[in-house]
Amino acid sequence: MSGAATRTFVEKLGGAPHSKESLRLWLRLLSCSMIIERRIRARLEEEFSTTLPRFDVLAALEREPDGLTMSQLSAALLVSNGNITGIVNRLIEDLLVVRTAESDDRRISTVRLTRKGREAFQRMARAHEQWIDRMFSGLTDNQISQLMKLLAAVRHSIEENPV
Amino acid sequence: MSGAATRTFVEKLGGAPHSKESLRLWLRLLSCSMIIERRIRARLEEEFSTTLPRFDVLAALEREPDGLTMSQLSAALLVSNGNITGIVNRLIEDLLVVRTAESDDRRISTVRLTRKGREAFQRMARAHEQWIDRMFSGLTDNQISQLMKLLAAVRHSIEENPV
DNA sequence: GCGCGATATTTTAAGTGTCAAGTTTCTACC
DNA sequence: GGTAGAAACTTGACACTTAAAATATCGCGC
Repeated sequence: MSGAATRTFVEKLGGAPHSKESLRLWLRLLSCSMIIERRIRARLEEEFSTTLPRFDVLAALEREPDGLTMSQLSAALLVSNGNITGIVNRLIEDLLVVRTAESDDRRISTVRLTRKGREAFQRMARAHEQWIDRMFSGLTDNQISQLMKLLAAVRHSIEENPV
Repeated sequence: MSGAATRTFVEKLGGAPHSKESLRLWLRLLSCSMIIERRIRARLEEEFSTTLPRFDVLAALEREPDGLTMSQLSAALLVSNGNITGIVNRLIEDLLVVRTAESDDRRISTVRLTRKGREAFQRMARAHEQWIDRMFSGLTDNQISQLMKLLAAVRHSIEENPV
């Protein structure tokens, strides 16, 4: 099958109106978010000697004074249960969170921020917000709101067209 | 791949002019690319029993009939040198690539696709393109080209404002 | 020829991520 | 009240990722 024939075949199969453009868009989207994420990870490491998953766990706990169970944490971060176990264990070693068994259901353990954890998180969150603001500072308000709309359309398209 | 939970603290930060908007934009960008990436990873696993990093290595090699060195590979994929070593080792076990020392500089090893690797990659690449096209099929051509422009502006802003 | 810094790569240690299997505890039904 | 199955969580095996240390080789100056 020649290249041209293959392309024709593929386009008929997928009903693909703008195939190559989609791929280019995806690569550009991925590249942007990877660059930003890398910067955030690097700054978290440099300034706070911590990692993005740790930061995310602290963020989830910060708005729940009564704590979260392991399962609630894994649901909030969209990661597996076993993954949360490891991250929380390391946060406990650093005295940033505590895990207590205070429910009458003894299978459940509740994780909550310590005072040290809350203070550390607040410092990180302030810095985090400034990094992001700085990275997007080259955009106009109009560009930002257009992007918000278009990305909402992207998410809608993804959800309407499950692969 | 942590991200969805970064959203948790966005509401309570006051500060720079369009600061909250930047954060929201970042979370939306991250959320879109994470959803797409997860789908691609899941499909690669289901249909081809492979992973995204493996696919990326094969893609990089497919464009270079003469092969790439380990350093060229790590530069192409923007990952560390040691990372490439492990991925290539597993691809070699699966007979999808070969590593030969054919330069007069004996430090350098050249990695290239085998016939099996090339054929496997071409099947995957066709499927990959269809998945992406399907996911973006809810967008108009105009929305796609606007997004391309705006994401180019994002990348420009990031590069002009190093954190 | 010798030595020394630079370059290419691998190895190592630690963290993150998945899934599957195992453990403990609870619940519901007989 | 005993037991089967569900639920919460941990553990284990494997893959990916990084930074840093280790290894091997090269090239250059003397």
